[in-house]
Amino acid sequence: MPTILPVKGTRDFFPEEKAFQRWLYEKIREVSEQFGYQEFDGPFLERLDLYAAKSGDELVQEQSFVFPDRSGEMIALRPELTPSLARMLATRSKSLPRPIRWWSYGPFWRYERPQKGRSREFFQWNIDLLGVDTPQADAEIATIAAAFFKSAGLSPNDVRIKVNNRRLADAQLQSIGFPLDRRLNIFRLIDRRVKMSPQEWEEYAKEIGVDATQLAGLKDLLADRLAWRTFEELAEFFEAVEMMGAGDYVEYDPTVVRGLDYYTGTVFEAYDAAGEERAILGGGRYDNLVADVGGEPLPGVGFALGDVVTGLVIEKYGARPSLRSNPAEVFIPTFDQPSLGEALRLASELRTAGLRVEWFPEITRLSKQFKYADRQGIPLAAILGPDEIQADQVAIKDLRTGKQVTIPRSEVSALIRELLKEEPKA
RNA sequence: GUGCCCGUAGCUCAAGGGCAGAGCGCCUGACUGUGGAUCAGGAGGCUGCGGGUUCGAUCCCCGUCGGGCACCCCA
Repeated sequence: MPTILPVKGTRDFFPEEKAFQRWLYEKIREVSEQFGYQEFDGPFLERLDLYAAKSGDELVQEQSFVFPDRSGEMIALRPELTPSLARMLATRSKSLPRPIRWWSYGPFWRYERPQKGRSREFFQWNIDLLGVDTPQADAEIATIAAAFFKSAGLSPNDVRIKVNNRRLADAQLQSIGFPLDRRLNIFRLIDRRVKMSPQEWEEYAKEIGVDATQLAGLKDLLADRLAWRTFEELAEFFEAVEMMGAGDYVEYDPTVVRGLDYYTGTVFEAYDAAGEERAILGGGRYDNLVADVGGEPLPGVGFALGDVVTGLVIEKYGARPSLRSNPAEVFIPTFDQPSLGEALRLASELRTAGLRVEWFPEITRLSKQFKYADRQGIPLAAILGPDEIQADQVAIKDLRTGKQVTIPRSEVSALIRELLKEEPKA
């Protein structure tokens, strides 16, 4: 029992979990680079003022880790990346060639109550396309999300990317008589539609001052799954998504509105198809943010995907790969004192040949050593005992099949490469 | 921040106001040049922590810390 507990809401990454984290990172990197995006990162510490400018009030005031540094400056552990991105771009927006396509993967902190799919320290993939404000740019971002899901083994039956547009939502709300200054209340009402029973929802609507006519209009709006067709920006968006081959993942959803204040156009969220988990990703277009933190106006669109919910959803739909946390390809057992030196020499030779080699650092029963190699999932063993040394040979055992052959020492690395090719790591 | 539920071995869980258990995992041996299977044995616990009630608390009560779920919010 540890006497010092880990910090609430943090996770220890034992090798097995770290292997999954790394797999996730590799998928993210592959997809990002496939679309030509460059990796970047911001600092983990930012001045609190940066977020006070534009993030949602609750995110800044109640959900950030905030502390004064030794000079009294108020510092926040970054709760999201977009303001840092905007700040970085504000300093260079005139010199960077556009469009700007950047992505990042790293840790974020939010002081929230931990529960399923939500921790206080988590990782996020952020990907953004800046310098253009076309519907096709929005479509590329949605397509990247779809490409990631596909690459991670999640089909359109497993996950859905739901899209709306704030300007469309604003226009719709005005058309049924809601003033724009009340739209945040209405967005909240819309957000709760699926979380409450119809009766509860209607009562909540009355409470916040929605009259019967407005309520009827709102219900019609939320039931209209085709409104995007008459809104040019979304119509072009969906056309482009279709052309880029991601149409089967992406759908219009009038209930998606997003909480962050800085979104100005297209907004999207992705959920598991059963709708049981939290949002896998969320994002949208933020055309005023860079100007708001002191730069030249620079339109942008992007999303953030969290590692916790993503892991849950991958687990749930059976897409979790079986990963080995031990990277060794070849295991070399240790026989006795006289042969120890040759075993080390062989290990060194094989490493020089580019192989990942692990040897047993103790002279003990071979059964124990092979058992260890088996538990670690190491596919091959290179056996160099007194007999083999005598004959200048090495025995190669395939631990996956149990087959063993003895060959001249000079042919060892070639045979190992051959055997490793035969059966890709399970 | 609010409400409800739960903390027993590394993991999953039993028991129950009176000696704290099982399975899996780990270690050892059967097996002195070869893993997976089987069998036998072993280690591992202040029953989350602190207080209270009691002759006696792992069990009942209170607090606290941690976890889960629903709000809130959000990745």
